[in-house]
Amino acid sequence: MGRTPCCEKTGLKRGKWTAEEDEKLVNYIKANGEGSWRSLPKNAGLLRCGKSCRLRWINYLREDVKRGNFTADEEETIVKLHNNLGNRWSLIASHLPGRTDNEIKNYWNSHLSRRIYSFRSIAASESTLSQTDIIKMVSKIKKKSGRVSRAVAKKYNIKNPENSPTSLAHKQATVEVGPTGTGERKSASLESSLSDDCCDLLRAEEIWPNAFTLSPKDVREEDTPGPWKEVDGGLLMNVKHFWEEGDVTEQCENILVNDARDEGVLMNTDSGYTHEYACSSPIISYFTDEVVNWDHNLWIEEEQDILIWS
DNA sequence: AACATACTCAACCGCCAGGAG
DNA sequence: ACTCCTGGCGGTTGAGTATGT
Repeated sequence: MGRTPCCEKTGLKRGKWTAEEDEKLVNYIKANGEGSWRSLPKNAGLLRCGKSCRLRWINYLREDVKRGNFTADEEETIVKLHNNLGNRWSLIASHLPGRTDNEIKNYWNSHLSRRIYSFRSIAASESTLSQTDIIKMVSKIKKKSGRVSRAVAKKYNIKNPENSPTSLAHKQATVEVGPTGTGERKSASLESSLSDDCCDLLRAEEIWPNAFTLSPKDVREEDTPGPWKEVDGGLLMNVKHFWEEGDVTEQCENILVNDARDEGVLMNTDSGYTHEYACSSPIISYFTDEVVNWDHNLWIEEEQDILIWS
């Protein structure tokens, strides 16, 4: 049966607002003020749901609504606030005069999340980046031009509710990695806001010098099945697939795919390295010089961006 | 040029908290 | 204390547009 709709929908108009409807709504509110949204449509002569009227007024018709592109300062504010507040759009909007929660949410989902999706913090133990540095880097990352395959995403069934873009949007993961014979340790933290084309985020040369692109031919050899290959004593991995295939942990001994419920786990791998990691999202990274078994059914379908650690 | 696919964003949906009765 | 109503919020959808092949 479902819940009762917010208002009687029969005979009500839906979809785009016309200029005439806008005018009616504006005139009515100017004369009578905001509020009483349920009765407003009838009184204003609109065949709209009260909620629809409210949304139209708040997001587009109010005089103080700021239109146009977001400035660099506004972007920076959104990134900062989102880092602290998560998807609390109305709260974020309250810090940006003239911007609505809906507008910020849209902007985040279509612009910023892809960039943030890149490494938020990448630091060797000697040179940790500050939060400010990260935010600056994120704002410099250009959106990848061109199409990215949504078909691939569908093929690998990433529509798992737990991995949905929105559910991951505010999560962050940190990975500390055992050395590959050098004694060096590295740590990184990722904020994910997984979109269909999550490989975008790894176009991260700007912030991570070892990031580069792996083409399908690099991984289609018989002895290196799956979306990874050995490189310089390290292992190149396809983070895209890694994220999408949240269950690969069970198939790959030396690969750590974290899960929110495993926060703070200390893992010993067969290669003798200890991988200490703490995540709050299903992630991500692994580092080993061991070639591991991979699901042979996972192939890179197109050129993708890869992050390498060695 | 045509088609396929991704992107954008306005609008809608369902849930929830709080106030009124 | 309870129910109902309303406003507000975050998540999602889908039409229109842009772009790659």
